[in-house]
Amino acid sequence: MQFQSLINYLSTFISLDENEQDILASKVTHRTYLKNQYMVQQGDVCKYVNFITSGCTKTFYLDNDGTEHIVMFGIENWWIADLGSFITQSPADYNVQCIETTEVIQFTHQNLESLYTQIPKLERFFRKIIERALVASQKRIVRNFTHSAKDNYLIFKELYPKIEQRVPQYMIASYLGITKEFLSKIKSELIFEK
Amino acid sequence: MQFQSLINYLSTFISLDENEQDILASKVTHRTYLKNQYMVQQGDVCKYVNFITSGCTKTFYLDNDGTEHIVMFGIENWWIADLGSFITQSPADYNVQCIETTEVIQFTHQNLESLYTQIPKLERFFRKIIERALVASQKRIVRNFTHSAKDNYLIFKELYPKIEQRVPQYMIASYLGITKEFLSKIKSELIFEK
DNA sequence: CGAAAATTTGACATGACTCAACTGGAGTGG
DNA sequence: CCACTCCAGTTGAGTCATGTCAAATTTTCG
Repeated sequence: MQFQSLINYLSTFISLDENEQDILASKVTHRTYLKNQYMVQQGDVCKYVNFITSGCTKTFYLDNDGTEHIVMFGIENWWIADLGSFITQSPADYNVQCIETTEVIQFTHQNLESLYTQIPKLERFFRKIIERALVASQKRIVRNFTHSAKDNYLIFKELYPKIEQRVPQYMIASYLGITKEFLSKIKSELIFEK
Repeated sequence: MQFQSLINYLSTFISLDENEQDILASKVTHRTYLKNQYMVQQGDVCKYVNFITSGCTKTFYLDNDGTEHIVMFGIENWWIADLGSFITQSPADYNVQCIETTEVIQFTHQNLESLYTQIPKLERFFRKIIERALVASQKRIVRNFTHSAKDNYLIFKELYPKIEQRVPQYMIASYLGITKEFLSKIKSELIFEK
């Protein structure tokens, strides 16, 4: 059962007794999105924080030219939302679209707030998750500055081998901030180097 | 008095009664760093989260060539630390150095944890601060991808006009991820365009 | 099998970097 | 108060990484 995935995941960080698990269960909903469906659209308010139990998503920004810039991917056990939009309940900057059929467990803003109050452990847990995400985000900024596109591609493969195998190459290029043509050239160089 | 700056700052987010203020006061220390002193050094454990009451800092990473890459600046009312190092109490990736004489209020890891327990409002407050920082960090990644160096410089001036006036130009170049020479060329173009 | 999508390849353009020389101000000491 | 040095900033020539555009090829999938 889907909810069990969330419990299993949480159990590696905090332990919830039965009562707490019941409270949690009462505050979430499940949903399945089909491939290509949008979980969040730029301009709409991001209503849910989503915990992915299966599937794969991309979070991206559309610039004025209509070009997609991928901010992050999401797979099993990742938390996905337009955080800025969610916390302020204002229009989203990003789109979240499913690359595969994706099952999620959803938390509304109100439910999450009430969970924080009812189960303080959960607030602590989310604080820590967000701290880690912030650290990772800062590291990514530095990486982008200090490495060439080729190095960044190699680092990406190291860090997210599972993602590399599941998403098309042009999306990886977008995530790395380079063109698909250039990534293609990088890959052919790498093959040549062996 | 320095501690009052922290209270004033906090009061715009949460209200603390006298008892809570006393608890807070008992868990922090003050320190003044001179210009050029290091608050954190790459390789050491980051022992404190610092709230700046006056002064200016830069947080930077030294790459293998010994080149400085500035991750962020800090001024009054900013929280400064190597967060990754602080939360895991492992060696820091970054250096924090003072650009001006800088006064801070410091929280050790242990004191902060105990404050979170004694004053849950504070844990909530920090969660929100970190959420915002994460949103800002993600936006910066996208900005770097979607804009030219010139645009990024103009955006930086918009976002942090106070910082621009306080730090030398070569540090701004480093923050923007470009060379000092190139920033100089950008500026001369901008003057020319008027 | 055929159409659409993804990837590759090549010619050319350009933004940003490197390196070296130069300018100009801000101390500092005689 | 001048001469000297030091540091930040500027400028220019040449180079390199990456982008653009268009065409060719390969893969995916109905």
